[in-house]
Amino acid sequence: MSKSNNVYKDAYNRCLRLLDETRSLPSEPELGTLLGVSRTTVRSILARMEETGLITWNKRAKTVLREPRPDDFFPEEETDTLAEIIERSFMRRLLAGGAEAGMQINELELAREIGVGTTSVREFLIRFSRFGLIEKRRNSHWVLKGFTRAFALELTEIREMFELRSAAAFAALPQDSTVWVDLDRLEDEHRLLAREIATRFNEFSELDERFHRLIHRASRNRFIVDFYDVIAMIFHYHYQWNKAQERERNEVAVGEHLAYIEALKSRDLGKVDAACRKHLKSARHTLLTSIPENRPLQKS
Amino acid sequence: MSKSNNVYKDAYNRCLRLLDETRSLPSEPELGTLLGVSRTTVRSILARMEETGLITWNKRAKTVLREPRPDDFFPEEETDTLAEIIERSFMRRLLAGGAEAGMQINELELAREIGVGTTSVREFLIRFSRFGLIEKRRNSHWVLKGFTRAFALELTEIREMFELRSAAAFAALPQDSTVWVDLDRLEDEHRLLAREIATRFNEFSELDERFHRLIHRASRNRFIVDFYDVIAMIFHYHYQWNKAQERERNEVAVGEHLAYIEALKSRDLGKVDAACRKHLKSARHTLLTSIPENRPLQKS
DNA sequence: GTAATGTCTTTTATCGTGAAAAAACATTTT
DNA sequence: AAAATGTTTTTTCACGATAAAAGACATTAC
Repeated sequence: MSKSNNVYKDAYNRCLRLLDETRSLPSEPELGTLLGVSRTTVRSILARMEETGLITWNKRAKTVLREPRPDDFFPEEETDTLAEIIERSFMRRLLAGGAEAGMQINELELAREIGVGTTSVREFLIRFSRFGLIEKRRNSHWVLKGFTRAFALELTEIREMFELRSAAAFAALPQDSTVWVDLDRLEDEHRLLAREIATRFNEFSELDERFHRLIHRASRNRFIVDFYDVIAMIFHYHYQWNKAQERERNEVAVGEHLAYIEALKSRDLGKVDAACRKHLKSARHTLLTSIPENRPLQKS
Repeated sequence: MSKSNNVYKDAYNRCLRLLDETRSLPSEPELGTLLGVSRTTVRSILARMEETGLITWNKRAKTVLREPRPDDFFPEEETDTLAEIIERSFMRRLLAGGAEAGMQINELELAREIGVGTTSVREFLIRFSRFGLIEKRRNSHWVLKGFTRAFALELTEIREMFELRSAAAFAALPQDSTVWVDLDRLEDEHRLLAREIATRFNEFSELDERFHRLIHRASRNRFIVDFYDVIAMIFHYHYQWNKAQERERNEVAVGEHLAYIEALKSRDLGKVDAACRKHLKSARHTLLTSIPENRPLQKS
């Protein structure tokens, strides 16, 4: 099996959702940009849709014949990238405990366990290494450094440095910058979420990421922007894993965000700094309390 | 050809140099740690040394028969890692001009040109991506972001943030920390180099890296320490490429380092900050002047 | 009995290969 | 002629295979 066709399957599923809305589909290049795939893939999708009687396809004419049924969709798990599959498996092992710092990581074993080739695992580990959780021994195995308290402290130290600077840069942005529109929109979303926090509290993590990414982008520094990938990754798994007081935590965070947004809009650097510091402090606290004290520290 | 034996060849060459010093070689495990390779490789080395009449080898007895001749050594170019070969080729293309921002990077073409497999090139590009000079388009090619003025500014911004913090942490280290010994030793090396700067100015870059790495390590933050890889890489190629006023620049830098070291030893945070700022400012200036103004800026 | 050597097994590094997907080129349609 | 469709070529992604190198186990020497 040389390469899975998940790109095709995922685009096919997304294209099915388009069928609900229109009587006929746009041109092939247009569909390509819409779905974010090449024309080659678009044509495969159209070919299959014709086969399954969803549309008729004759050159430019692509008429929708019927609405898609649930069984027209490819199963969700077949639309994932290999990299996503590997990351999930890897993180599950890492967080499932028993993953002590200093432990060796075996490429071959990982590959066999997940059921993929070694090359994909190797490439994943190389990409993953920038998160600072693993390290390569030359000509030899990878070493797990562990998701320890030390890691969380080092991560938050950089995060705070970067975000304070980005927030200051944000507040100094000219009035006609589009970020202010984006910020207003995010503020609305926050207010909406705050009102329905009792039922929608689990939607916060996604909003959180968008908000902080907007701020970091104001730094106009690729290293700061890219570093948010590390934070986002850690928080992504942290949210999945630490569900204690999730509702309360998120409610507090939404409130802090709103104060933070207010401060940004005031363009008063002192206020921005204070609001940012306050939010970062509670974010750090949340992360730290979720890491047991007795986790082994990293070996030399 | 599945894997070159450069580890063996490189270790063999280093082992030859050991032969000059002793009449007989230590045990296999000892040689292994000394050369940083496994016993398997040590045994291959010993086997060959016996074959070429350099030593006699019978179990524990490894007697040196003659001094190594120049032709006993493997050629330098056969001792390089594939990753090093690829990096050099890639950087040569990148700095040889004609590498405009926005340009596509073709894995296959690169692999063919260098004469290696695509996998190695892919892995190199993934590792290299953390330097912020290239970026991957999903399911598609890599894009060169270019070694532009913007890049240099973003890089130095982070560098200054990190180094100021590390320098402060350094100065706050307890008196009995081993870093003070390391610093004294570096100071001596600086003084020695300063005295013979006229002839040894090209040895500065190596000293520079060791000095700044020592300081960054005081941050005890893996992200700060790891970021120095980006700086080191850029400066490594920058030194090779911008030879204008090298002697003068290095002479100035050595002086700044000595003042910086003095400030650190005074443990006066104000002085440390000032000395660090001064040096970083001139380092930034040096880097910036070496980038032509008219280099194309990164496309969206 | 500790530490070396000798032997065997496992893992890593790298390649060539083939299918998926993108991209380039040619042809037709509006 | 601009933009679509049709066709062909190229590139990326992922795999299994193989030699280099590491590591584990067994045996011998001190």
